[in-house]
Amino acid sequence: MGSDNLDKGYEPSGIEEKWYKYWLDNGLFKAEDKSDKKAFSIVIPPPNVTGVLHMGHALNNVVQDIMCRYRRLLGYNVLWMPGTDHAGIATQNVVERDLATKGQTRDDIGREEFIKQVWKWREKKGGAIINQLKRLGASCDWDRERFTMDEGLSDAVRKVFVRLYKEELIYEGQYIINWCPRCKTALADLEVEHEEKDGYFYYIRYPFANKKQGLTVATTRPETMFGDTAVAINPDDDRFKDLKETHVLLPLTDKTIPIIRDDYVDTQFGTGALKVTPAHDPNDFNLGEKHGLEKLKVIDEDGFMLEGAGEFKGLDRFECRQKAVEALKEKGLLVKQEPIKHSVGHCYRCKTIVEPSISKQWFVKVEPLAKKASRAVRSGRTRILPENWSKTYFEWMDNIRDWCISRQIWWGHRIPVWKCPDCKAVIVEETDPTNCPTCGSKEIVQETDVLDTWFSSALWPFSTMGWPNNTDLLKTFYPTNVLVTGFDILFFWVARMMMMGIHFMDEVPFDDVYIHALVRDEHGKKMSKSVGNVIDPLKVIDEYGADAFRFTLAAFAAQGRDVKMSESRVEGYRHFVNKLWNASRFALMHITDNDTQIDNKKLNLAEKWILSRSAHTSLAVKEGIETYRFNEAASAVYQFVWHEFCDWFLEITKPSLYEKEGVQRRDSTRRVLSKVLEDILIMLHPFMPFVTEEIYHILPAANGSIMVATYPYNETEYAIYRNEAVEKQMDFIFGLISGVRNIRSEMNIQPSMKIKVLAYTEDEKEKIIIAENKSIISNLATLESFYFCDADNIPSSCASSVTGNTTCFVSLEGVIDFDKEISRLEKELGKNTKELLTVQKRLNNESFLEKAPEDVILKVKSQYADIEEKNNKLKENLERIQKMK
RNA sequence: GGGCGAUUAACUCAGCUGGGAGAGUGCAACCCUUACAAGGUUGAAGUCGCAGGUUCAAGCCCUGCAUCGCCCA
Repeated sequence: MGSDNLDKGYEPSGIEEKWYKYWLDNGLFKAEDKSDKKAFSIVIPPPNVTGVLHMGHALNNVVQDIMCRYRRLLGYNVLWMPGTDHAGIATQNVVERDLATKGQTRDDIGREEFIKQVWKWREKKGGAIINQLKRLGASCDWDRERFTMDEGLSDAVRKVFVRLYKEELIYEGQYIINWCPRCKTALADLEVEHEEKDGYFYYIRYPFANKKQGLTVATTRPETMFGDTAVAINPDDDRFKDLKETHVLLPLTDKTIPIIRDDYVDTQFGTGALKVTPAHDPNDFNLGEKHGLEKLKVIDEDGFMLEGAGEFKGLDRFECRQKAVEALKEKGLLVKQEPIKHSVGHCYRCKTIVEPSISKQWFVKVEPLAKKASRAVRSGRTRILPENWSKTYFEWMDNIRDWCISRQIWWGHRIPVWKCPDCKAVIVEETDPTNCPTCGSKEIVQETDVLDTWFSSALWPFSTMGWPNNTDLLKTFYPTNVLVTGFDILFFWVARMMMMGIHFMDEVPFDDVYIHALVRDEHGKKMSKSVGNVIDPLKVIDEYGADAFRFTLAAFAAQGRDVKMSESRVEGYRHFVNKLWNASRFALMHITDNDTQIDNKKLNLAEKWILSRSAHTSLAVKEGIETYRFNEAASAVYQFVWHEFCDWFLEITKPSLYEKEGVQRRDSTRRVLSKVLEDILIMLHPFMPFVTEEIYHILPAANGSIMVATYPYNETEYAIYRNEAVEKQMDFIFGLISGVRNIRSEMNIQPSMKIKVLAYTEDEKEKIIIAENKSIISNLATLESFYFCDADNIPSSCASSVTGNTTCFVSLEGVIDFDKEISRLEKELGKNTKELLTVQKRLNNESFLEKAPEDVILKVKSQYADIEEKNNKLKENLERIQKMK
């Protein structure tokens, strides 16, 4: 006892910091490399080192934290591996911007110095998000924090690259790739975001040599015409059946280009004649390969026109578009231009329009890897949940294109390839070579490109655990139990981890992939800085506390749905935190450190009931968490705590706790109260770690951290305490109380006024239940007296309410308003009759009785009996009161 | 163009293997009852998007349509 000094309201600030430090100081987040305990592991989706915490991170990490904390309560050896990725392009951009403020570029200071600066930046400002995760309460094993550019992880990258190269799964080649003229690097297909944009479809006439007619092509990108090396038509196209010409003149140049025939050309689209630009369009590239066309690059790395553009050389590509269109107009070669909406690719880092361009790059040959990764999900070895995401996964895996992994930037893992200028040898080894193994030349030069960041992230589940060494950590925790992520990186990351994990570990990286929702604003819009609808999780935590925020995320994180976040919802759950706080404050006024052992033989109905409900709830929470239905777990415990524990049980316990029923009863109640409160704290701990830890430490009998407590109700305990018969009996009592309360409210009886009630029943069981729980009913319905009456002396001028087979008569001492009571009963009777008819209809249906399963029929019959019984009683009561009027 | 999803109370959403339509918020009335007014009691509120079909029985399964959203090309 001793909660007198507890605040009336729960104030999270201060308390959260205190417990987070306590957990760290006591090493409660630490995983054991080797242990006899069952293992549970998760690797964090490494946030971008330049990142700051947003709602998506918050949801993602709260879900992981709930699972980790829950497993610890079950006694597992839990590893939650944290870290960040080096975010090549994004980080380089940040540091380049810093340099720009000093009037410098990366070329001014050189590669080596630039990388030094990036590391310096990372020391100073990088990884801010890690501390923000701590504010959320994330229980990662921070001592193991990793970074994709760490030495160990870099070794893993190197080893993987070399092995894939030797297996001919990595190659260098000239292909069409997506080029960002601002970041000045190649991008993978995935890194291009397509957006619907307004543009024009330009119809341009390509004349035949020396003739006025020609072929009209349609294009959205006239500036690429200078790179056209053919015009293609479909051989089956009737419009061109009689076409004798073999060449056209390329307008604005002095070039002649061939007409080729290929059934790739869609006769329904545009004019049926397609300009072919193999160096600046992926489809045209394929066409060019097939027909042996020249691939003429006309746009350079900065997005400016090259020699091929003739007089337009040196212009920006979009300026060139404009000028070229004007020139075509002048020459009468622009047939028409139509406005069109079309999808335009943008760089996912800087939103610049990407330029498809031919370029020499490094690629991973993905198909063989993808096949295995696809099979792992098809066979059920790895489950993707919710299940429908696996369809998206297959769709991508089965139509996968080779992955461009080289980036023309400096920050990242430099490609471990050396070339010998003397003998042209290519050297790819795990250790840096000093000279050419073929000709001995010392002039060998290393490839300047670095690898895509996702290449190193793909290794995350095993590289963070010490691979290529076969560490205890790997043996204990690989494969991980579950990967938690948003669907936005299903391809970028999850798919690639699957490929690499299977290829290098001969085992999938995770048993389950849980895809959670995206967090949107309250209107369902994606949060974005430009729209200005971003809610900062840290501000929410400051204002409402991390526990309320976490619970909100969990409660709204239904599978396959977006989470619509608004502060008012968090506020609602702050009330819940406060409710828990005050309920605990009340309990702590009574329980002592002696109240540990429950004597099952001394329990009364209400105590049996709350223990049964607690057991039920613990199972619901367990199932919710284990099946990734966090909202169900959250609402089960919410419902229990607020509407069963607080609304009913605490109210019921008051007379007993205030010793109105003797010391024995008091002690029994104290013990049950103590146990159920502890159950609640432990069940809630995964969701609300801070407030539960705070209260747990005030419990007289508990010691140590709630983090090492045991999750309540194992199978044996559950079997002892779960009792559905008790729950039914208690529901009857509650129904009875609510019935009287309803009369009080409808008849405008002051809440403080005590009233007389008579109960009439011929049901012996109900009679016993009522008799045994008379004081509960009297207390909660605020009764002055509560007696049974028999059939002979049923009062006539009373308001009445029917529960089960029992009617309660509320004495209104001459002040009864007959009309009011009549309309009240009529309303109730109306409702009941409607129900009765619905059920009757089913029972009158012969095919129902014939075909429905036995148990359903029995259930409906007993329903009917109950409703009919109530109906009769209501009618009697109504008639009686009508006579009195 | 291909795929995925949504449509249930005023709002936000649950609703599992088909078997009496639910929660939270909001709303209305009453109440500072010794844990909590960040609270309590009571109440009102629904053509489950539309049209067909399967079934004894459909919010749930099937077909079509409408509207909205996302992913891929």
